[in-house]
Amino acid sequence: MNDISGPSAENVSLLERIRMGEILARDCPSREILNHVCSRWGVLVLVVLLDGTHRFSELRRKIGGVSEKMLSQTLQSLEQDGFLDRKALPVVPPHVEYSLTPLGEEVAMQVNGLTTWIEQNLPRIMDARQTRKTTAEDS
Amino acid sequence: MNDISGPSAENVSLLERIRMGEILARDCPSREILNHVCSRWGVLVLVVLLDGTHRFSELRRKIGGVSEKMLSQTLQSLEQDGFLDRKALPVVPPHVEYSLTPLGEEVAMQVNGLTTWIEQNLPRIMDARQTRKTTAEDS
DNA sequence: CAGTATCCTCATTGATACTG
DNA sequence: CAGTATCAATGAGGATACTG
Repeated sequence: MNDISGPSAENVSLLERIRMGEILARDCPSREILNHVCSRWGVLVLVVLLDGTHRFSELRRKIGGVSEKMLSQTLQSLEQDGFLDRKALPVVPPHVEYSLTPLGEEVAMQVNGLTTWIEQNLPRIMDARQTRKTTAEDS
Repeated sequence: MNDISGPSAENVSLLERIRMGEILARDCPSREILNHVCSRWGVLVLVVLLDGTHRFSELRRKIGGVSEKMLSQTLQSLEQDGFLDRKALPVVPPHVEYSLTPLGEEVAMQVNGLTTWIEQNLPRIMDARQTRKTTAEDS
C-alpha cells in the first residue's frame, strides 16, 4: 500500500468510482449508456447506421424482427445519448433520416468490432457449445 | 450483378444469411450469442474475468448490483457458449473458479473495447445528452 | 462457499390499431 | 411514411430461504 504505479482502483471510494465512470459501480451513469448501446436492438441499429444514413423504414427492413415500437424506442434512447441525429424533412409523406453523430460513430465502431467477431467466429462458438451439451447422457 | 468485388450481401438468400452468421437476420444463431454477451451482466462478467480467474463471490463483490441468481444464470449461459471455464474444486467449503477460455478472451477483448470507450467518454456523452434535453420549453 | 428453488414484481417486447 | 397509443404476454430480475 506504499505506492502509486499499481492499480489504484481499489483505493478510491464508491462515489469517486461513480464520478469517474466506472462501469462496475452500481449506480454509475455509464451503466445506463451501456444498456442502451447493448440493448437487443441498439447494437443492430448502430451497426446498420455505420453504413450511412437510413430512413426509419429502411432500418426496419434491414433489422430482422424489430417492431416499429421497439425501433422507435431504441432510436429515441440513442438519440438522447447523443449517438445519433434525427433529421425530419418537412414533406408529405413524412421523411425522416437517421445518421450517426461523430460520438455515435465512435461507439458504433466499438460494437461493430463485437458483432463482426461474433459473425466470423460463429462456427467456432457453435462447436464449443456442442462439446458442453453432453452432460446427462453419459450412462 | 455482373461482378464480385461489391457487397454481395444483398444477393444472398435469407437462409444463406442465417447460415453465414449474419446478425441482421431474424433467426440467426449469432443473435442469441450477442444477447448473452451483451446482457446486462454478461458484459461485466467478461470484463472482470479479463483480469484473471475469479471465484463466484469475488465476481459478486466486484460487479455492483448483481444478485446471486442473475450472476449464476449469466455464468451458465456464458459457459454454455464456450466463453468460460468453470473449475469446481472438490473441497469443503466449495471453491469454484471461473476463467475465460481462449474463445472467451477474444469476445472479452471486444466488449472491453466498448466498456472502456464508454468509461472514458462518459463526460462527452453526458454533455451531449444535456444539449438535447431542451425540446419542450422553447416557447 | 456456491449455488438452487420459489415466489413475486415490473420492465421489455410484441401485436394491433390509430394518426399527422 | 413515420410514428404513437393501447393492451397483453413474456421474461428479466430481485428477495428470501434452503442445501451440498
